[in-house]
Parts: sequence; structure tokens; C-alpha cells
Amino acid sequence: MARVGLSTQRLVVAGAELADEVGFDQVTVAALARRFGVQTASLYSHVKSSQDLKTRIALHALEELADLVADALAGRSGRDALAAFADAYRDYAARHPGRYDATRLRLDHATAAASAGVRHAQMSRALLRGYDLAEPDQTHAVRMLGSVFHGYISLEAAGSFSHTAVDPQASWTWIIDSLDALLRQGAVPRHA
Amino acid sequence: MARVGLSTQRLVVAGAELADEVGFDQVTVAALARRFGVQTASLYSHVKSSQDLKTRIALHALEELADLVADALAGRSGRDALAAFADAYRDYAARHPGRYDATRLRLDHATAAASAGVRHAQMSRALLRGYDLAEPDQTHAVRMLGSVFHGYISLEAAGSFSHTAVDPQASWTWIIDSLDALLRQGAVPRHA
DNA sequence: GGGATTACCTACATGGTTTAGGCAAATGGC
DNA sequence: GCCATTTGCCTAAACCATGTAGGTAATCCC
Repeated sequence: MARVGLSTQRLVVAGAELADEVGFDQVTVAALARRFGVQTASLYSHVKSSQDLKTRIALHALEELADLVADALAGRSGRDALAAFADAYRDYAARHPGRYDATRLRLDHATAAASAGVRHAQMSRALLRGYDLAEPDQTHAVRMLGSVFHGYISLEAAGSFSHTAVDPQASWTWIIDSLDALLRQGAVPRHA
Repeated sequence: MARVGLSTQRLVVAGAELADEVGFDQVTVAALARRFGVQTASLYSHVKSSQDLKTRIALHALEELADLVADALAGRSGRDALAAFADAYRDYAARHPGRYDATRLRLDHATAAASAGVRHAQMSRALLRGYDLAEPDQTHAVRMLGSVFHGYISLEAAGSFSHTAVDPQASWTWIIDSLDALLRQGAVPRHA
């Protein structure tokens, strides 16, 4: 009865790879067991359930992505920082689609609060410190940036931009420039 | 052997309601059969597979949403139209979370091209005609609007905005005002 | 080397998906 | 109003995923 050497961590890492290959929602305990050549039930010694496995993959991806974003931001400011921030997310999603999907898994309050999601929020605020926004504008801006980048990446992944000839990279740059210009204006014209 | 009166259309409509109640990914052929009080296998005379059912629900939701957006846009222009457009999407997502999720189902190329997704793109362009954008800026702007609105709605639904005290409605209005201001400036400052 | 722990096993209950084949109810032509 | 056809729903059964219970073999540690 040769031992393969399973552990929670190895399952999570392999699960993340599997997610990139077949899609996050195709990650099942059974599929992961097949990949290790063991019986499905054997995995239940290391993860509590299918849900537990997915949550762990999500947390892992959030950490990994936060590290990449932190690296990208280091030593930059202004439009440079904004572009590096945005590109870090988009590159990660392109390179690791399954893990990127995993980062959007709905976590319960406590789990989210203990996750690297907090670092993501902090970095977003740090980025905006380069622009001169007072509260509550800063929070609005955090939400807008998150929405644009996340939305763009989702739509791009879903193939929504492949019906026109216009280069997605050009749109991406245009959007970053637009946001930079908008934020540089300081606040936003109050709605009449 | 009383007949319940199943049909593809009735299954799709009931499936959409079910999606709103229990979540789009909890929509199963078995659950839908229970709702009609018939055997699971009976539904396979009307839909080809679980995937087919989900695709049909997605197409249905896209149609329904396109109709609502068209209504919202009628007779408006400028910031008014922009806000109505944005609110139509957000209201739909709030009122019909399952169906909104369904609209994001990945469709194959041909299916997407024949879907109401095309109308959505057209309305987005119509909206932007109120601002003075030449190609390729118009395409960039279409993509930006889609990204912001879709991203905001996704993040809001995922509870990402419930960790700060700032009112989500305030951020939403702020974002619409910002986009309006940005678009009203005509083009965007070229990146230096 | 022996006891405790750990890694993996078999077996099974439960429930979703899908195909095949059948009978009964509705429909429509005469 | 009767028969033929079509259609709606059925049962049965194969397949696969989740999750639990309980067992055995490998490894760890003194």
C-alpha cells in the first residue's frame, strides 16, 4: 500500500493547478483524487469537504495574487502604480484563470476578514494615496477601480471582447489612462 | 397519468425563478422536476441536458434584461441615459440575482452571436452616441462602461462592499457622475 | 521492536445526470 | 365518434460525485 504523500497543502496546490486546467468549478474531490491516483475517500482525511477544498484554493490564490500585486506596486506611484496594479491582476487572470475564478468565491464574513482579501483592500487604498482624495471619495474610488478591473477581466475572459477588431490591450491602456486622468482631477464634479 | 403540461418554455421560466430562489448553480434538472412534481427523466423530452437547460435560462435572462434596458433608455440622453442604463442592470441584478448570474454563463461563439447579447452591445453604443466619441474611443468606452457596471454589480453581490460604512448607493452615483464627466470631456488625454 | 499515529483502503448511502424503452393521454382526419 | 399518430410522462438502470464508517498497513518515535 504505497503512500503517495498527501497533505492538505499538496491538495490545495494541486487543486489550484487543476482549476487552471479545467476551470474552478470543475474542481471536484473525485477529479483531484484521480490526479493523485488514490481513492476519492482518501482525500477526506485532509480536507473536510468539497466546499472546504474550494475555500482553501481560494485563500491560496488570494495570497499568491496579493504577493504579486505587492511586488508590482513596490517603488511606483501615480499612473505607473495604477498600471502596474491593474496589470498584475489582469496578468494573473490570464496566466491562472482557474485561480482567478477562485478568488471570487464567496467567503463567509470571518473567513474573508482573515484572508489576504484584506491586503488587497489595503493596497488599493495605498495606490490611491498617490492621488489626493478625501473620504468618502477615496472609498468610492476604491470601489470603482475594483469594479473596472474585475469587470474588464471577467468580460475579457468570457470572450465578450472578441467580436470587434479593436485590440483589447488598447482598450485596457485607454481605460487606465482615463482613470488616471479622472483621479488626477482630484474629486469629481458634483452631480448638478 | 395526469399531464402537468411541461414544455421547453415553461421549464425555462420556472428554471429562471428557481435560479432566483436558490442560486443559478443550484439549478438542476432534478430540482426543477421536483418543482413540477414529475420524474427527473421526464424533463429530458424538453431539454437536451442540464447544460442545455442552463443555456436556455441564460438566453431568456439576456432577452428580458435587454427589454428592460431598452425601456429605461427610451427618451433619455446624456447623464440621464447613462444613469438609467446603469440602474437597469443593477436593479435587475438585485431583483433577479439568479437570472443575472445566468447572463454571465459562457456561451459558445455561435450561440452568443444569435443571443440578445448583441442588443446589449448595440444599446451601449447608442448610449455613447450622446457623447462625442470617434472610433476607436467609442469601443474603448463601451468596454469600460460594461466593465464598471458588471464589475460593480458582481462585487456588490459578492458582499465586497459590506465591510465599510460607506453607502453603496453613494458610490454608485459617484461612479456614474465620474464616468459622465469623463465621457463629456470628449476623448481622454493621451498617455504621455 | 512495540505502541501510537497516520495514510490510504473498501464498502456503502445518497443524490444528480442521462439513456432506453413503454404506456396512456391528447390530437386530428375521416 | 373512432382509430392512428403524436406526445407527455413513466419506470428502470447505468454512471458519477459527495460524504461517512470502519479497517489495515505503513511510518514515527521512544
